[in-house]
Parts: sequence; structure tokens; C-alpha cells
Amino acid sequence: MLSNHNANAPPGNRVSPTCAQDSDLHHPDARANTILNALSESRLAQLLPKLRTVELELGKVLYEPEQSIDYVYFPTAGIISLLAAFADGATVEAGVIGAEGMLGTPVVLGAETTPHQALVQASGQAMRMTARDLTGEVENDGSLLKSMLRYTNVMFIQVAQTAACNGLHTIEQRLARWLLLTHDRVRRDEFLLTQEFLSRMLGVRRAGVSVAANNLKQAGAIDYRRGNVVVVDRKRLEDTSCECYKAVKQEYDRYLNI
Amino acid sequence: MLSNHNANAPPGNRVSPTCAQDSDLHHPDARANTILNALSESRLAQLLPKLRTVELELGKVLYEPEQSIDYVYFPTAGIISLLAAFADGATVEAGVIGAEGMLGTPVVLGAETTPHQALVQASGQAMRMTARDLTGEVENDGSLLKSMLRYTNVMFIQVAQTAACNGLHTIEQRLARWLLLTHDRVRRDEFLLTQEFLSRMLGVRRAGVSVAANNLKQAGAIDYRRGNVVVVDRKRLEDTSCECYKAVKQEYDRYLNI
DNA sequence: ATTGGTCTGTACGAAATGGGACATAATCGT
DNA sequence: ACGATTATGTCCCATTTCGTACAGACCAAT
Repeated sequence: MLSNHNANAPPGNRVSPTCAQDSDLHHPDARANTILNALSESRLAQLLPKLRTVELELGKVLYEPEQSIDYVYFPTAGIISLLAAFADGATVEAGVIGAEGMLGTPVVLGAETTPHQALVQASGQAMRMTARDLTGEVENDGSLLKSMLRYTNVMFIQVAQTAACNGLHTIEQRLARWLLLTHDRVRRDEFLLTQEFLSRMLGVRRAGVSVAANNLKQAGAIDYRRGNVVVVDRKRLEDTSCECYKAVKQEYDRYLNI
Repeated sequence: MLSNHNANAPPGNRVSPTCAQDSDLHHPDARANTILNALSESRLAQLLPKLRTVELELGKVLYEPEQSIDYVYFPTAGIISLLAAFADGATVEAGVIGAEGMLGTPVVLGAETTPHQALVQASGQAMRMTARDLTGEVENDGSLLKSMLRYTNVMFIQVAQTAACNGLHTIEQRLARWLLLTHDRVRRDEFLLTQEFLSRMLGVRRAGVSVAANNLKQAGAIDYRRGNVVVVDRKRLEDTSCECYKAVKQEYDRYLNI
């Protein structure tokens, strides 16, 4: 689930997982993921033998474009980016996935491959299941499917908003938005992030990121020091960002609260 | 289904619907839509009482942002655009829907509203069903759901590619791509289209569209005259467009041929 | 034919971004 | 401590796009 940070919250604090559906947390790992957490205790218990906890290592590529999908991932911490890659090596992020969702929606939708690259943007852990197992489990019982489809809907909304945002807004606005998306999911005020990496997420030059990041730094919104970003003033970030952030956040909040 | 046009095809020709699953076309209207056409004759017969043919009138708004979805539409001819709208009145197209798909995927995914505007971009017809009926039908039998989910997957891919495209490519490239997307779906070489309209689809100034369209005209790719576009040399359009067109086309072809 | 509305081509300066390069600063490994 | 590596800030110039404006072209109705 996405955290609601206060401005100037102390760095390094962690928001404890809330709103577990069943009060007895027999499966704390799985329950940290919103999709799995939506399942009944018994349904989750059925699933657990097929789920395995794996580390999400920073920079690791989980899906390669046009290759078959072997596993789906339900993150419990960390962030995964979905990237469009081009022949000339350019990349642009289409969407971002945290503990509120899953990597592998194409499997749910009946596809066996994806044209996108999936990349760990912030390290963490995930519950992993084979695509084959997932397909089988969906046949058994509809609750998991429903949970995943509801997530697919907000993910679609996020990607659609990114399409509009990339066309209309400045690098600085988009950077602020991107940092907010990350802040929500990483649930820390400090995270690792080079400008080179950011430039490949936003699909712009690194020099452009450098200028934009510096502006945010001068404005007191963030602190930036050699691959280490600290969100200093979240409110200011929100003010700098375009309305795209709030529009999508609203949909995610609705998704999380139903 | 999307037509495969030859360059310089005579204007006004129509590609007859192909690959109907059942040889006896008892429901020619419905069978013109790829999703409905994927259904068995008996399953389609069950559905027909709840489907009604409606006109898609040019410029008509089918969904308004944040309002509840009353109907889903399976186009048999014509095009529907999915738009992101902003507070200052700006709009950008996130995706485009023709007879290969449907408007209303959020209903399939369990949502009751959509943040997007849906707008008829090219007139035609659609089979319409209430969102409530659709939800009920999905419970009955999985074949319709599977068909719709497979479409949702390619739609997602289209939107993701649009996100990348809007960030990386020039107005001229994006315009060429947009015309190709329209050409595939309208199945005519000539269609109605003002530059003002195009500017709201691409999220750029009308003056920018004017220059780009003129370049395409000078290059002999299209003819353009007061809201009337003619695709003269499709190959040239494809060469002008970015790789985004072919990347998505490939996914749609795969979707259509399975 | 005239008129009014719509659509299109074009112009100008301003702003944003790209392509490419380089110097500086921080960090790491030895 | 020191050199190598990596990350960042900055610069120049070219290109693209924006914001705005205006005139010409086309069309429809009178």
C-alpha cells in the first residue's frame, strides 16, 4: 500500500503495514503485498506453497522485452519499473510497481510475453510464483483474479497518465512526480538514485535531470548527493509536480481503500 | 481487426471482414467486432439480446472523466479515442479503439468509473451493452472474459508505447503514427480530421500540427484539405513514423491472429 | 456575389530540450 | 594517501516546441 507521508518526516522511518484483512498475520510476508492481502486466510494458505520469497536486487532485470514471462512477482518491499526500450538504446518508464501491485499483469490478461523491460528500481523483496502456477490458480478461484484485475485497472490509469504527462510537462515537473511516486512506494525519505538512472526513466538527457534536480535542491524540496536523494519537503515536491501525480494518486487511494 | 493496407490503395475501398470463427454469419454486425467474433455461435446468441447496435457519431463523448460507466461499446466500424483531460483544458490521447476492441475495459477490470474521456474520433457503429449486463455475463461464462482480457493486454501495450512516444519523438513522427493508427482502423484512405482536433489528440499546438501535416503533404505521404485527410502513400507515412507504430502493430497482429 | 465562419499556413521571439563535451567533486579500491 | 572510477554541474549551440497573432483560403448560407 502507498504511504501518506507528512512533509519533513524524519528520514528512515518505516510505515508499518496496515489494514490486514485478517487480524492474525500468519503470513506477514505475503500480507505486505496489497493483492495477496486482499485474499482470505484460507485462500492465501492455498497459494503459499507456490509462492517463494525472493530478493529484488537493485538494477536487476526481471523481464526482458519480447521474452516469455516465467514468473510473476508480488513485491512486499522495493520498486519495479516497467520500461519501453528503443532500438537506439533509449528507454522510458511506462509505469512503476510497488507493494500495492504486481509485476506480471500480462499473464493475468492471457499473454505469454511482454514488450517491456522490468527493472528493479529500489531493492526489496517479492513473493514470486511461476506464470504457469498463476494461470492454474486463476482457474481455481476468482478472488485472486478479481484482486489482480482491480490492480491492472489502476496500473492502466497510471500508464495513461504518464503518456499525457510525457507529452505536456517539463522535465522538472516530471522529475518531481517521479520522486513522489518513488517516495510513496519506498516508504523512506532517502533512496538511492543516480541522475543517469533518472534520465533513462524520464527519457531525457542526464544534463536535463541535473538542472531539474538542482532546481528542486535549491528550492529546498530535496537533498541530492551522489546517487542519494533525500525528500526534505514533500509538500514542495507536490507543488512542483504537475497535476498528474494527484490524479493517479487519487485512483490508487481508491483502489487501496475498497 | 486491423486492415493491412497496401501503399497507394484506391480510396474508399473496404476490407471485408475475414476469419469469422463460425462459417455461418448469423450475426454479421456482432461478428465485425473482434472480441465478439471470438465467441462461439451459441455464446454470441446468448449475448445478443443484451446488445444493441448504436451509431457512433463523430465528436460524441461516450465517457466523461470520473463519471460512472453506464455502457460498454464493441465497435464494428469507426474509432473511439481515450483522452486524458487536464484542468487547463489540455487533452492528450492515451489510446485508440476500433473494431478490434472495446470501450469499457475498466468495467471488465472491476471499476465503475474511469478518469478518461472517451470520444468518437471517426463515425461508425458499435454494439452496446450495459455495464451491469456485462458484469453479469462475465460471471456466467469465461470465454467473453478471456476475449476481453486479451484485448486489455494489447490496449495496455498501446498506451505504454504512447507514453514513451510522447516523450521521445517529434510532432511529425507522432502525427504519422497517429494517422497510421487511424488508417488501420477506419479502413478507408480518406477521413475527416481538422488540425484543431489533431492538436488535441497529440497534445500540441495547432500551429505545430499545421507544419507537420504540411511536411507530410509536401513529401507526398498524405493529401490534406480543410479537414479532409487522404492517405496517399502509406509506405512513406510508415517511414516518417517512429518505431512506435510497428512495435504496437506487431502486438495487435499477434492478438488478432491467435 | 457577398458575407461570415471555419480551417489552414506562416511568422516572431521565448522557452525548453537535445547533442556533445569538459571540469570538478565525491567515492572506492589498493 | 593516491589514483581510478563514478557522479554531478555546467557550457555551447542546434533543434524543437510554445505562445501568440494574423492573413489567406475555403466553404456555406443568404
